[in-house]
Amino acid sequence: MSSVPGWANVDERRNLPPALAVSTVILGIRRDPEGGPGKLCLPLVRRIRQPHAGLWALPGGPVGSRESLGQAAGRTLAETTGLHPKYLEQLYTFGDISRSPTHRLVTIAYFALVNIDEVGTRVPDENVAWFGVDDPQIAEMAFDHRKIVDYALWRLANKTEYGQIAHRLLGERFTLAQLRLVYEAILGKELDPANFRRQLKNTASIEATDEYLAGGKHRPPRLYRYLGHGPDPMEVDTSK
Amino acid sequence: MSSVPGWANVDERRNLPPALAVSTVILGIRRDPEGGPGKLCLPLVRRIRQPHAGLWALPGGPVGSRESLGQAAGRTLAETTGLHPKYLEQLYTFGDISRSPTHRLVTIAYFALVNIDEVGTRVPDENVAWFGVDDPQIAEMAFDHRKIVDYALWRLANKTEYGQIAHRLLGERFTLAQLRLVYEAILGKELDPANFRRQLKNTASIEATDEYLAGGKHRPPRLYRYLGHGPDPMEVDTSK
DNA sequence: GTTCGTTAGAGTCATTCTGACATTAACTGG
DNA sequence: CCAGTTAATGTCAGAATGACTCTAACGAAC
Repeated sequence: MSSVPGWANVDERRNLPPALAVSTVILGIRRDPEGGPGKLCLPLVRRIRQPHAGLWALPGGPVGSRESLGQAAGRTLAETTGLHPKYLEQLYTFGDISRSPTHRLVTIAYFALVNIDEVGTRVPDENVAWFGVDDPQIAEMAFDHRKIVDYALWRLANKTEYGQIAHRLLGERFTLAQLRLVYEAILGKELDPANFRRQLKNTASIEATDEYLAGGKHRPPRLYRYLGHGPDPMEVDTSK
Repeated sequence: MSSVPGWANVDERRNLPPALAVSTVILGIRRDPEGGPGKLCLPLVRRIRQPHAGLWALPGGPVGSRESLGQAAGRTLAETTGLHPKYLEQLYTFGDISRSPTHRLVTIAYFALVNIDEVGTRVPDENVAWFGVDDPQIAEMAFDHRKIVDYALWRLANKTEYGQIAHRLLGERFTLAQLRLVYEAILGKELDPANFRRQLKNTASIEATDEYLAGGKHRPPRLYRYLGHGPDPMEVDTSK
């Protein structure tokens, strides 16, 4: 059996620490030109080396010894995809013994949201590509990454306060229709515009601005912005 | 210089990979003899070695090379406290550089619930003890364990489906009054017994049995039991 | 300009959910 | 049998919800 170089004699009977890596599920919403519900999609990188060469995998890499886990996630993400998401949250740590065929690998998975304007933008090279989450091409992925993606989608759908994360998928200012499309993409169903508006007014987590979105063909919608108020205390600070 | 295959040139200045450990926050409810709201409490172990010798810490230990992360959490928990919780869920992975003064330490924190009958029971030795979560003795803890405990409490309070976890704090069968006390301990406020009953009937996650709790001084309450239905897909299976 | 189609945004109403409280049922101990 | 206590059900006003209608503001067509 082959031991992993760099990890002196990884004999499974000796208690050597496993390799530690981060991987990130970065979700964005691809707008539907016909104004439909919009699709959740994410960027993936094609594996060059074994194991699982040729399969698509989540962007990520090893954790450096002088960076925190969140920093490692942000760094590897930028290196492989060029993206700098505004939202980064730890998702789950995967450490089953057989998740990599060659060595013991523990992966801290992160969950990121990318602004809707950055979705599907040019990618560094042909080994990076955006996929819809239900694209049959990624029904199978490298390692257990398909399981990681499915869990990220489950977590997103089960978030109690979508308000905290919805504005990370939009820009600083947004219209209520745009915000409703985000909710619809996450929940997978259509919402009544009037009732949606009323509910947001009651929660008061949103504030109307004096500006309006110009350039449309019809009545210009008012722009709103979020009032931040403390969500998950373990959310990663990406503002540094 | 050797590199891990598939991990091009990972030279972190020859630093060893981080030590990998698990720690578990085990919460239970201590009944109030006067029938009050009940307190959340947890077992801690006193550290013998440096660093932080003498301070109280979460039960845990290093991850073995032939066990999954969840297995490591269950094993170290049993070894140090003798407890075998029915619920074990991964909480968060802590990996800041300076969380241990002596070496780089990455800890996967788990979150467990223990049956109410096991709370405060005899402990293996004097280096294990139960504390209320707001006991001033544990305002300070070893490493960043106080932060981990606070995060576990935050997660518990923000759980959407308490039903999924409440019956882990009780036995197989329970009365509605007992269940209500669990909710009150988690939420930190009193609930109206009548309205509480009504809401549970609507969600239909609970089923009435034909049995009644005997031995009380007053009218015997009916016993109920949970109907399991899929919660967090990453919950650890502790049934094996 | 006027009209029309489209979207933004406010209002209506019946239904359901919620919190607070009253009422009845079942048991024990004196 | 009665008093005291807890279990369980019932009632009712106010709030939230879902489905729907109505008005306002714009560009485009005429």
